[in-house]
Amino acid sequence: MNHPTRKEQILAVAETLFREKGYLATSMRDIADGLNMKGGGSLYAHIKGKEELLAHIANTAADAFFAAHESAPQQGLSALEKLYEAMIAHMLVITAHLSAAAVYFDEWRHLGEPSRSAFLERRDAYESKFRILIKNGITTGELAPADDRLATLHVLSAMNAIRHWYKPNGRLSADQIAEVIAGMLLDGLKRR
Amino acid sequence: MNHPTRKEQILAVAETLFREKGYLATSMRDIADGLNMKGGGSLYAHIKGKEELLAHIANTAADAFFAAHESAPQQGLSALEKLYEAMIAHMLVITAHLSAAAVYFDEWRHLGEPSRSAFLERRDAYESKFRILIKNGITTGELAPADDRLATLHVLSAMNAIRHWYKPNGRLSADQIAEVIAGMLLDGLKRR
DNA sequence: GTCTATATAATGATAGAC
DNA sequence: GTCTATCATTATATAGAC
Repeated sequence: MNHPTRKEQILAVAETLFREKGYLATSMRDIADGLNMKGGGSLYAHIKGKEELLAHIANTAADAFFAAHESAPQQGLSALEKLYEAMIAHMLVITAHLSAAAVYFDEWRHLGEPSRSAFLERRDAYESKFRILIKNGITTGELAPADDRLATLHVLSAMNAIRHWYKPNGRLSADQIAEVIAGMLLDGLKRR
Repeated sequence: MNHPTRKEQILAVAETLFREKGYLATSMRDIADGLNMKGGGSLYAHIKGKEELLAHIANTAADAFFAAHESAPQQGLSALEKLYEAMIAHMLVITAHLSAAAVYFDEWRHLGEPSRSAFLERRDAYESKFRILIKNGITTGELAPADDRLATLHVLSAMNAIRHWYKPNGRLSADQIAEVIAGMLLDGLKRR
């Protein structure tokens, strides 16, 4: 990380610009500018094309979500607690990688095939982990009997939405936000 | 509505395409195609340019949110009930105008100035109505004492996220979804 | 009001000098 | 590896015939 390769530098700039302006509104010249290069042409010594950047960023983000999910505490926890930990881990990936998250959630749709389908399969596989956690909570009785499909969509989309308003140097830390949002969401699902 | 003007037809097609592909990925030729026109040039007999379409759709969506908010039941309701009714009204605007909602929430950023700032001011004004409702609920003690800024961001962004997964002919009706989501969100905010 | 043709600008990507 | 120059394509928007 202290000595990023040129390709890593390109990816970092692309990620930031894709979030700030969107993939289509970001030109290869814009990316080159961010690296103090004089024209877009030099980039092609390091990458095959613009879409390779998009695919790489989207898949790296997916890696981060999977890794965080697998690293979340599980041992000796109730279904509800496991869900809570997975939610915290998920939101901390978003807040720690805001630009990558923008690609993961919004800009992926500019991927061509087959990258697009491959990405969506990974995303679906990841999201189904949350549905299982929620179903388990309903089974154990910790969560209210509910439409687990709808509950999963709600929980995921509410967590993901923090990408739209979280500010890295804002009033509340990422940890605080993650805890409060997870708490509110789980209180909305609990048996009462 | 039974006899839409040509301009209204153009706006309807543009709205749909802006949601499906995004504003930048939608060409004037695409819009003309959707109206069985032979080339993008004919559109300019009815509109000044592409961005006029974007601004018009975004502001019409804003009109719909304001109108629904003002029409929501208020008389004789508690703070919590008023919030609930406003949430239902908000989500039903989204589900009834999915394409316009995509512009309102996502594509507005491609507006140039001064349309962009004017739109954001209207959106902020609308969103602050929800913050007031939530603050009132905290004051009356119906909602748990909490960070009202964070609670408002959470409630708004969770409601708005249904645009990403609601399907008009899906398993659950818009009314069902709005009621369940509003219920879960409010349960997450209530004093317990 | 719609058509065809076109002006103008920007894009992703390539070629070749250094 | 970066530069400059450039190609091919596509975009918004305009002009003028019908």
